[in-house]
Amino acid sequence: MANMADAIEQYIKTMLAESSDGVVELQRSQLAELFSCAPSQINYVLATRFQLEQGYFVETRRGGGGYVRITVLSFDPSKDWQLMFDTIGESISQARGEAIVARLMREEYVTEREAAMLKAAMGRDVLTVNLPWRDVIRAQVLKAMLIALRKFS
Amino acid sequence: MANMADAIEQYIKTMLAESSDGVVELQRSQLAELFSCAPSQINYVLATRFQLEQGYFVETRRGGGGYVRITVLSFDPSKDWQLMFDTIGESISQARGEAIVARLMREEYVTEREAAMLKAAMGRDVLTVNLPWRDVIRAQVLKAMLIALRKFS
DNA sequence: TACATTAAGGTCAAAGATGGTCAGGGGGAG
DNA sequence: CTCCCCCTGACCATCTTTGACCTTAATGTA
Repeated sequence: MANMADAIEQYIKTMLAESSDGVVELQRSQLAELFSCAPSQINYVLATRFQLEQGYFVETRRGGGGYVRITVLSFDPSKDWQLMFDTIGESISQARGEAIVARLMREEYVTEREAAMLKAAMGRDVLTVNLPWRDVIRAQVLKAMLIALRKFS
Repeated sequence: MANMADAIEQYIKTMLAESSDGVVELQRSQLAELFSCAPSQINYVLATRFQLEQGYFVETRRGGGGYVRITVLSFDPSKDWQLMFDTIGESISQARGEAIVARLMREEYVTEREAAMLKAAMGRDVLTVNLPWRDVIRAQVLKAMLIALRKFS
């Protein structure tokens, strides 16, 4: 684990996996202390790896007795489908696209093979069009494939 | 070993052979340092000798803790495979692409769901780029998705 | 109650750390 | 002599890490 962000991400995900209810509560300063990093580094990890579209819900509270609470959300296609499409929007970066695929795989909505295909089709070296059009094509490809899968559920 | 590109290629292939899982992770700058060459030389080697069609899957990441990960894809001995890739070529129409997918499904190389994804990703209304580039992008997307499946075979 | 103090967490911009791209030069095989 | 392959360097894109400064909540104290 070359960088800290990944290590912190893993740490939190392990805690979530070990928790019975998929909820974990921690203190920013304490976690920063544990990894000997700036407290704002924790915010960076939360912002890049535990966003709503990735299936996590983060609540915080400041002041004495403050905390950061992270909850794993389950994906309910009938409810979250539209939200996911809105998240993809007209244009999406490779990183965010992959985050969405990672979530769908975690939720077992797509198989490992299907996830690999989705990722492959989103690569920058595959969609050889200049930005910002590449992100637009990626959004279209991703949505088209997801719609195709939707028909089977 | 007259030229450096070959030496670097051999170096990486040796590492892959020695690895138990056919995956090797390295750092571009470090490898360039080892061979006393420009970092971009590594990209040249990757681009010319470790392409998807040659059975290698390359993933990279920038920034702190960045890396280059190379995975050997399992070898598919069938002649059909190579033939299919030649058929796809650099560029392919939607109709011909769909014909290939139909055949893959008949031969049970891909599931019904996967076939639906492949077709969806090849649509002309999805790949909104003007001809002849659309056919080029379609060929790249199709090949990338099929090669991604080789990781599982 | 009002205010001060302490204890959290939040934001954002800048710097650092990698890898990517592309145009162009050099050299050898036909 | 030409073409193709190799190689480099300047400039670009992306991801990480930190630090200075800000906001909010709980608690102590007059």
